[in-house]
Amino acid sequence: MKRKCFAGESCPIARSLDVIGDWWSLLIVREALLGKRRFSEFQKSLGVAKNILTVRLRKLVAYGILEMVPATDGSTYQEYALTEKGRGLHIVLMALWQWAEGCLFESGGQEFVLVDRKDGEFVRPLALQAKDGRSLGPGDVNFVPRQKSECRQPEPSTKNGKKLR
Amino acid sequence: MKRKCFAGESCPIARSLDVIGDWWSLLIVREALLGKRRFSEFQKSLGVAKNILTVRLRKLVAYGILEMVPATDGSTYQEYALTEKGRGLHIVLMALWQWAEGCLFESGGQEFVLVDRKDGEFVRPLALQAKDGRSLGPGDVNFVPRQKSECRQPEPSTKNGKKLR
DNA sequence: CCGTATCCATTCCGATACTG
DNA sequence: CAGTATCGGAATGGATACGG
Repeated sequence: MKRKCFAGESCPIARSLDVIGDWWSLLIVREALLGKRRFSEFQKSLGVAKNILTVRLRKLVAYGILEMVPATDGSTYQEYALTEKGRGLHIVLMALWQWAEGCLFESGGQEFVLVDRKDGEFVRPLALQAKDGRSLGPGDVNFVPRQKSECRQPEPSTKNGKKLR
Repeated sequence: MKRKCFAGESCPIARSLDVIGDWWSLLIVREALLGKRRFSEFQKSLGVAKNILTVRLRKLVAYGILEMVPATDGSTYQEYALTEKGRGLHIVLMALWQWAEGCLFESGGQEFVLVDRKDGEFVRPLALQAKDGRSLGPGDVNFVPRQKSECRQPEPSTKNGKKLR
């Protein structure tokens, strides 16, 4: 049986699963928001196989989240740039980030979460900045790689020997 | 090869993919936020196969997003209730909702997006309410099923005959 | 009503080798 | 560098039948 497709669904949530509902797309967008533009940059930083990176990039381009632009340096290759639509996802990433930060980590030590965003453009390279209680709206913040973290694995409690997922 | 697991990753985004990175979990949470509590309610509204619903529910429980509570009515069965952690996801859903609303739809006709949330508890059954420009913070809004929508399929433009995904 | 068990097709993902 | 081709294993998802 074919996998159920949500492209015709009326619910935006379901719709968006078609776009970012897979394993890698969101992470690619994250990397793009952090300034990555080249195939090899995505490939190295994510450690994803090249073939699926190809497919994912192609899908994101098809959905208008990324677009291919001529390389900024002299190379003959293309680069992948976020469209406006793609940049709009940064709020989603922010929300997810904050949720996971609060729920999936045992916060150990100092936490680095947010960094200011230069108006309209994301700065790069990104400097870490300590959380200081300043309330930053989702419009003027950016997310950066987390420095260190203790891991509170949820201990999926596979009682009665059932595998999860 | 085993699928790469992000459980040990330091990035919260990657981490959260372990929890909600699959096809159904987010939709289950959405339904839960809309008031669904019973196995059959999820099953009917989502149209998901029962076996994978079982696995997904079990995973969400294991991750502390849902918890099993005795049924509110007289039945002997359990119900699935959102934990605080699970309710925290509603901001993520909101963000995703709004993004998809703006980018994945050709907005035709009147749009129904948000409805007030009774303090702390989500009302149910949900009444649709027209968007009126009032700026509601993500803390006091709820999302409801969309009424109708025109579909702007992104026309994945599978040029050179390559299949996407 | 609430699952569980089984079967099967499809899809996803990673590794590797290869091309221009 | 930026992919493409191919392979195999794993996970996903659907249908159905079954049991408490």
